[in-house]
Amino acid sequence: MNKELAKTYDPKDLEDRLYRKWEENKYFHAKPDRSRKPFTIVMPPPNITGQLHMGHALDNTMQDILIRYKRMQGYNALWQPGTDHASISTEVKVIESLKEQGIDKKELGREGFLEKVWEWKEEYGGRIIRQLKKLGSSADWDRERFTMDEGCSHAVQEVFIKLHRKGLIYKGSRIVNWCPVCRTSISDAEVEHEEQDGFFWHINYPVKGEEGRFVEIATTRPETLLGDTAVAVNPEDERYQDIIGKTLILPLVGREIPVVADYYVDKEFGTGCVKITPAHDPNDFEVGKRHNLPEINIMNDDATINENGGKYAGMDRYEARKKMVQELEEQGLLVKIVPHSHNVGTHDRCSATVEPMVKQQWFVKMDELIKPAVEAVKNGDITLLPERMDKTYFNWTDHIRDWCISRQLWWGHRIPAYYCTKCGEFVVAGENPRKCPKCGCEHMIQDEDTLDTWFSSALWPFSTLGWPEKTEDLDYFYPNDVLVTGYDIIFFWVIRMIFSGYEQMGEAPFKTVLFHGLVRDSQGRKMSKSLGNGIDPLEVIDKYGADALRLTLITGNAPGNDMRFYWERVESSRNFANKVWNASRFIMMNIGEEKLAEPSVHQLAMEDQWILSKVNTLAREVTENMDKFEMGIAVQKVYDFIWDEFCDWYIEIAKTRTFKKEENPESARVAMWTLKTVLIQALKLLHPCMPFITEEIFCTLQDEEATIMLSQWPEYKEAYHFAEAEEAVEHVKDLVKGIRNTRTAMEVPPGRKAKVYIVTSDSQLQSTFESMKTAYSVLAGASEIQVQEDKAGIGEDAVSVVIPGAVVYLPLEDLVDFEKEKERLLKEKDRLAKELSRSRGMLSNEKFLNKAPEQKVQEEKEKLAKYEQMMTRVEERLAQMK
RNA sequence: GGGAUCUUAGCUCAGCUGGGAGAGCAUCUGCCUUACAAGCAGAGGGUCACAGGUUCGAGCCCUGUAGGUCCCACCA
Repeated sequence: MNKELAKTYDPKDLEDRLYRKWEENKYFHAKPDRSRKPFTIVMPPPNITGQLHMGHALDNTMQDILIRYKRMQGYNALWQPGTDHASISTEVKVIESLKEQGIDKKELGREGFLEKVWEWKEEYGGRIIRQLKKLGSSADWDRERFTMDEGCSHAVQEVFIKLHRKGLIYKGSRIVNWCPVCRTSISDAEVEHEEQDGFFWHINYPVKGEEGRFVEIATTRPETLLGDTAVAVNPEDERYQDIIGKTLILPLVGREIPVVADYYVDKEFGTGCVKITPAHDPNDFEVGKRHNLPEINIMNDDATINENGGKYAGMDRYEARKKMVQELEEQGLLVKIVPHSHNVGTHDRCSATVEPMVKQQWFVKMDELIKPAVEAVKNGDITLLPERMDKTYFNWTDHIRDWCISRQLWWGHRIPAYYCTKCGEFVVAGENPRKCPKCGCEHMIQDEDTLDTWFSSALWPFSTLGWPEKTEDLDYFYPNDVLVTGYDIIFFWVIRMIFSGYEQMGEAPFKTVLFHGLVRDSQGRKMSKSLGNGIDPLEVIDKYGADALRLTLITGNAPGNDMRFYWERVESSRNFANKVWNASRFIMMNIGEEKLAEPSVHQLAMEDQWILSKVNTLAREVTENMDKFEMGIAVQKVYDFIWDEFCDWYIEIAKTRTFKKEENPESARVAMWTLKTVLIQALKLLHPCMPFITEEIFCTLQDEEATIMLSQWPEYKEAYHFAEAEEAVEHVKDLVKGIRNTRTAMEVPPGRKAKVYIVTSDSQLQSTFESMKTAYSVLAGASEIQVQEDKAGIGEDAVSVVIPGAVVYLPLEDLVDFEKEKERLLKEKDRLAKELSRSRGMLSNEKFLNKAPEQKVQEEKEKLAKYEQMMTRVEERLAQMK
């Protein structure tokens, strides 16, 4: 030990310094090494526009714990980091910042605009990475990738061309979700449905040539009337048999439209007559296809009415609605308005109401691609945790529709398709073929659209390792082992990575997916910018340290469940860090310059064996839980061990030896060795969760090792299992607790020491209590301890404490208040009586005796004997006091 | 409409394959005991939402009910 720990624990003092050390020494770096087993995690790439929020903090803490754990176990652990270009978010953000400078995106033109975005990326893209480092993330930053870097872009192009060649990517005129604010199509996954209060407008459509006859339809979006090309009824609806095939006059427009029969129509709902607008409703689109109806697009890209809307052209969709409803009313065609709440699709990025529109877009055909992805989860090649996520997964895969991948944006991977401006022919290729393969002219231009941002993230597990090149990294580190992410992006990302992995690599991208929940505010609300209730992880780190934040996020939460964030919880995490710090500091003070050799087993005191045995078991339990991905339970066990066993009992007991080095230097050295050894073990087990504080202490404690990060993970060793010592110390703890309890109940001043008589006929217990006398006498507030077989020499007025296997007497003379003691004993009697009746009840139940496992019955018998003995003692004492 | 999930101490939550109800915070009492008052030693506090069922035994398994949260879904 060459230095001391600072007097007070101050995370600011060490975190940045230690992180620098780790980075400089390249401890995070992993490279292929055939002699070692790889363990790979790919980081969900945060958006370059992003700022660290609690979700990232949780996500990355979990990954860091796993990667540090595996690294210590000797795996060649790679945590592959990177960032996502986040097409829409970034484009919107840059447009906004340009607007503030008075610059318009269109004026800049495509090239100019992209230049600005790259500039923006250079300036802000690294921000989130710096923030992740503050958290302690041990990702291999030398390998940092970006979804739009050269390699990833190449991968995207390759996949697009391959899938197109196989016929799995096609271009088509389909009804898509259109965001009129972002002015781009979006995929089904990006649409959020929210219940909104609206109306049902009942409108009469006149029947042609039959004066005064109408068909009444009901609609929630009257403005789409402009695009109606039919009215549909159910073919089995008796009410409407006679109008099927007739012609109606579309109100306000005057267009003649047919009445068609289609089973899509629900007879029970509304009026049973549905206006059909193929260009602006997905169902109507299907009906239109079945009946060869024309598709009339009535909207511009910003959701204003276009030239097909006649006199309403130029109006906003809602403005047109208002005007049209008014005119229908004036013409007497509006039957009624009924309040009606219905689901409205909104864009998850901007919350604008999505408009279904027919557009030429690119799609990925899903039905074949999804099959291996479904199979993988079914047969266990991929495990989703918690298990219930399977259902969510299958719910999506069972109803999957083709994936609209083209976006009318500039920031992103441009679609590698080239059109002939003369004949319209197009080719999909890595670069512009210049010459049209059909007409031979040289007017080929590239498709204007870019790809959905998730198209590139879907390739992340292998594109980051060099694919499509056949790299050594790819060969060695693929497939990944675990993916850690929030359940909210299972559809966007996880499923798409899985089918992409199978399609491109012929193999699952990872073996396990560990889902976590959301971090909510203290009232259980989602943290959001608009509510202003978000808590900045960096502020938490600044106030309490990264270790405290990490501990807070990882404990008290079952996998996949949402959690609430409380400052109080961070505070208590910080208190734990402080506890560890102070305990370590104390141990170092005790050890001083002492050189400590490992003692032989017979040199170990009972309590040494006990704590060594405990930490040994702890290592096993922590490892088991880590392997089950129960990180919260694992760290909770370390927490309990350090605080409740090591600090509260072992350190206190060890003081009797370390404080009196001169009396028995040998014994003191053994205690110091044990203190140090157990502390180091515990620090290692704690390190994945609290990397900074454990590193600082570890390095201060033993300078011969460079870092705890690469130290060996503790393993359970049979040689360190001491069953007898564990049992003995448990008895001592019972004894001390019993005495403390009684003293408090009798209101004995803490400073007042008392003689302690322990009466037991159990020779085993006698020797335990005798041999450990000095160890526990201070804890029990004893001036002197005498272990004996009977009550000889103990005054009648001594207070008695009944513990399992023994009775303890405290002669307190003047302090004894008999009423108080009686009260205490009656309470104890009560408690024991309850235990006895429960135990006797079970043991007198023949069915229990016959059917319960032998071990349970035996356990119960032992308990009964113990309680019976204790009851006898309590009753004896009460009888005496009468 | 389909599905998931939750309901356990005043608050927030654990509770693994069924076998004597736990933690943190809060509350109360007493302690500056030479690592730590960000601490130590004690204490109080729960019909485990409700109703049935399976079982020798249920917080845990099954069925139903009530309430909350979330996801999915093309009833205009």
